[in-house]
Amino acid sequence: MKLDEAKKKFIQTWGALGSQWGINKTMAQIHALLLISEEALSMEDIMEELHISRGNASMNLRSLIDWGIVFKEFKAGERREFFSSEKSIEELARKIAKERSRREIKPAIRVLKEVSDVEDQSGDAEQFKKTTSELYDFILRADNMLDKITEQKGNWITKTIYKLMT
Amino acid sequence: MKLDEAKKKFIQTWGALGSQWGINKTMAQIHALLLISEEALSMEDIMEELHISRGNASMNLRSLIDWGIVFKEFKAGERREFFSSEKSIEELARKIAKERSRREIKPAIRVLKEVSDVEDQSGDAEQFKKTTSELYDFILRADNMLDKITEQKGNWITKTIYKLMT
DNA sequence: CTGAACTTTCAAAAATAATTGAAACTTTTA
DNA sequence: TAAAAGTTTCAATTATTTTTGAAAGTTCAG
Repeated sequence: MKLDEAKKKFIQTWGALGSQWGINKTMAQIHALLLISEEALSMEDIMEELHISRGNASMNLRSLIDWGIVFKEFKAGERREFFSSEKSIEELARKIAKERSRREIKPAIRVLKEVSDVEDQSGDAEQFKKTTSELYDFILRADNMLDKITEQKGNWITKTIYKLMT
Repeated sequence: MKLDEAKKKFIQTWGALGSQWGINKTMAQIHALLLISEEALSMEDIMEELHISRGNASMNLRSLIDWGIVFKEFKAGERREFFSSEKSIEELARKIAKERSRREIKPAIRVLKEVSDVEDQSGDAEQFKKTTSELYDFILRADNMLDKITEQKGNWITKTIYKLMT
């Protein structure tokens, strides 16, 4: 495959994967573009490359920065801002995992805790409590596991697999 | 909290969590409803409980069955079909993880492999190859890890955490 | 200050995804 | 075999999410 074609395909695929996992397609595409760019890119560059509007670029860049996986860069003698992405894949994955846990999983855990504490005593209520507290326990443990995995610095995926094999 | 309120809140929350992770809200809500129902429910029951149309119920139930987390049940002397969900949370998580890996991660891995094999030799191409193959390696290993974790039968979350702590 | 260069905001428009509902289809009963 | 009971399909509609683009905002050089 030719480089240009490969780049396009990578950006498309990353974008599609993003949507399937609840992340705005353009956001994922900007991220893909920055990942494979040696140099930091200006907003103009990004708009042109992906054929998107200024507003769209601005908003999605902001989100990426909020997620902690894209950074603003300043170049000497240049007024405008440049953007570059976290280049370490491990660090990238760690940040994404942390953010999704914080924004989505932890709030859900709180609700599960809350609803599993229903006051009724009927058989129906007992069944409900049982299911929701099992779910609470499970998700809490899974989330803790995620924390454990991601807090290991350096080659955590490899380390984790190694431990799992023993 | 009262049982009815708790049920509603649980169904809402599960639905919202679904959308955030790329799963149709109604599909997640039907699943939530079945999870907390002792008895299998008919399509009518589900339509009424969630205020959704017959077509919507039918299509989303089908998806849930395709995912392997909801089953049709037949009751003696009843013409219509009843639906119930996988009740073991561990089994549920295992099935969801397996399906998402099969449908989304594995195809993405194939594309990454493909694009990281670009033929050009320029510096630009080398950088692109480097990033995409790192990503390929990483996601491949993460996916293998997921396979490893989910193939352990019985209390796999606990076992995994235990191993991680040693 | 003033205005040029650049970025952000947000209401409106466009694109995408989900939902409806009625017709077609399937299965069962009489 | 007819029709009743139930389910599925899918074109049209509705809801939701994303994107645009122009106005407002900001920063900086002269």
